Amino acid sequence: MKSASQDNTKNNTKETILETARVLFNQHGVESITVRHIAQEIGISHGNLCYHFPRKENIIFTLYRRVVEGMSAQVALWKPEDLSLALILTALHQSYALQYHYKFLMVDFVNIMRRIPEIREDFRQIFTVRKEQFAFALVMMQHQGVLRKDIPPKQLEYLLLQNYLLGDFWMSESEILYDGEEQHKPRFYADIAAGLMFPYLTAKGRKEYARFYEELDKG
Amino acid sequence: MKSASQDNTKNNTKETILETARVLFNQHGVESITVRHIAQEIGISHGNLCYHFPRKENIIFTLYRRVVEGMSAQVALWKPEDLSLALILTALHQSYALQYHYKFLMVDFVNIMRRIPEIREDFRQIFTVRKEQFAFALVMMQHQGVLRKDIPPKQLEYLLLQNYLLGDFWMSESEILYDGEEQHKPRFYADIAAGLMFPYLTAKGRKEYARFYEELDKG
DNA sequence: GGATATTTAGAACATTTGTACTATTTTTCT
DNA sequence: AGAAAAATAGTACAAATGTTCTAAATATCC
Repeated sequence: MKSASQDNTKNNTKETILETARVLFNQHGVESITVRHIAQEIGISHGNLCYHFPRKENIIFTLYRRVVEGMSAQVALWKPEDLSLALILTALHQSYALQYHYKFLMVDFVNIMRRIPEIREDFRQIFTVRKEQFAFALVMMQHQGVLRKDIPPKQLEYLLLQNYLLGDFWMSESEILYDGEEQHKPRFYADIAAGLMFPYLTAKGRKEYARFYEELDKG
Repeated sequence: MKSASQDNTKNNTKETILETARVLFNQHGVESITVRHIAQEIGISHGNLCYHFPRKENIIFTLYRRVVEGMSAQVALWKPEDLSLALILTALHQSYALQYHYKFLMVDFVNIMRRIPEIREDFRQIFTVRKEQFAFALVMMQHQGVLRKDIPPKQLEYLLLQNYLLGDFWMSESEILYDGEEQHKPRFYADIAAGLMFPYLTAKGRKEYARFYEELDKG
């Protein structure tokens, strides 16, 4: 069966290449890692690697698509009716953890976008969607009384942009300045991003915020 | 006189190389621009260029030092006694404009830091100084009654980190997502950064904030 | 004005890198 | 088992890149 051989559990060379490339890109950056590096790390010839991925860009693009798909899979689970502050904070922490798995994409952000225009355009489009989603979430939170209603529209817009700027670049900043333990990195920066909303929370909102972090620290 | 020939008005090749490199790095990134590109743009041989800067790193490092010196020159003008919200906002907008002049440094942030460890270490050290300065400014603002005093210490720490993360990476984000006019870019993102403090301002603070932007938009 | 130092141009070099090509081995399918 | 397809290894190649070297030109200084 053809469909069986296209399972997501394919343990073939292609998958190994992608996984090895991801790790090496994360460690040393896209520019520094060559097809030969990747092949050598796996223990195959670079000729073989180029048989599976004739262009280095193909590798990058495939990995890019995976993180995007992962993100939208997370969002797809949401239902507008059970949107809450706790859910938004959960999504924040989840997406930070996922992104970190592909951190090279954001660490080499501009270079990659300049190099692969398709990614650039795709990213720009996704950004507008994300903005709308977050804007919707903010309005919902105001309806639920967890977010203050007296926020100037301009500041609400800023909040949104601050949120995505942090989301896109905490990995770069951490690469140089983070001093704590590696496994706590996504949590550390997700906390900072969550802090963007904090001053705009109502008393009820602050209570939910506190409860969320109590449970996060417990479990 | 030796000191005369070391003037800052040196109109010699070295200066031209630095200026041309800065512009090209800003436009196309550090990795894409070679010594040959720079030499060709000026109209000199790349052999000549390598006579003045035997290593490409030297060019980057010299430009890095300039932006750092420019920043600390701005800070040196401050006196603790005339510290105010307006001054902080002014400094914010000034430093955003200055940084943008050397945007390649932040756009290629991680690559450059990985490539030139001296810059990395210098940057890390400067970061701790900047943090202390900003923390001091926040306390002063609380004393003056423009910043609320009931801010949880953790959130104050987040505010600080949010501020520097935005300050370091707005140039990268803008490279892909900014749609407005080029000359308004630094202003646009400085506004967003200023918005970080907004929700923590007192009534008096918000008034000063509003007045500051009124005058900025006038003059 | 002539010696000395600085600056410049251009060739040369070694290395790297992405990609293409060829031949061989392995797998798949009937 | 045997033909066809896929995968693999290794070589080859062209372009680019940082850097070095050499010789000529220019400026500087006594």
